[in-house]
Amino acid sequence: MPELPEVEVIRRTLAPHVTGKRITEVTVGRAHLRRPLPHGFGSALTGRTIESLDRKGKFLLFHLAPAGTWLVHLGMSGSLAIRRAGAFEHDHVRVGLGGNLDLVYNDPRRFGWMNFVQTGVPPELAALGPDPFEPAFTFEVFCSCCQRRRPIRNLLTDQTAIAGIGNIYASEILFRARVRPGKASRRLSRAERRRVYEAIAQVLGEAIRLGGTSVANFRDGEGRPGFFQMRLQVYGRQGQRCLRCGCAIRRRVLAGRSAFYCPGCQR
DNA sequence: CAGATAACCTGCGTGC
DNA sequence: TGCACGCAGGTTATCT
Repeated sequence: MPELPEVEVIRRTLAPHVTGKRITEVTVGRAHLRRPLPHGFGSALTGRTIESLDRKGKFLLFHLAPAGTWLVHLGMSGSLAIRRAGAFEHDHVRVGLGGNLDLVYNDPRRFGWMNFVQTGVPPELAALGPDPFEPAFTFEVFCSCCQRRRPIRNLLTDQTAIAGIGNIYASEILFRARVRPGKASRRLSRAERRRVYEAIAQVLGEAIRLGGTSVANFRDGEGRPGFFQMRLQVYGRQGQRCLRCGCAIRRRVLAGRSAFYCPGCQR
């Protein structure tokens, strides 16, 4: 589910409901997600106020007062949503915000995780590359990532190079840029690098505008699906026709994960 | 350095 | 109907 656009959609839909709210209670169902919750997690959050909700790459960052940061990674199937009542299977953490308002973390596969730090930046962010929407992510910075032999698809999904791109958008970005996923990044011409760089912002931006991609069951912070799945050009479409040139879309495994491309449009 | 593989989990679709 | 298998938006340890 959650790559940069989905996390950003969750951030935007959650923010108006949570900013300024005081955390009155934390209920933990399963303390062991991908990693165990940090020691004293519930009591650390309780009593603090959510000042703002931020995002870097695929990480959500709740900035709290008194000082503290609550970090959430949604893994493959995690979601955060505002709920007024009701409990569902795979609800693991429930954060009471006063009244009958709860912020609920649900995650069937439990690949997500959380952390809390009182001071400084959570250690998870230390190794992250620039987020594509930060000013720091310039064309020259992107070019400097393209020095090596590794396939461009693997570069795009490497969170230490660029933070936020996952498997769906890597394929969609490379289709828009008309570059094959297996091409060695250092063999991309300057024009190809320029097209990939621009496709990153275009594809991610359009996905955010459409509320994210709901394959399986992505929902935003208010429980609504996204619509970018209707715009997918190659992801999950192996064997079907390219909507642009009519060629059959291909699937290829790179670094253990599917990459999709059109052999006619991407050279 | 970087690829392949497996592992962590649950759920869904497919084919027999 | 039941069951095995492959596959899924992510990350990470280990081996080559």
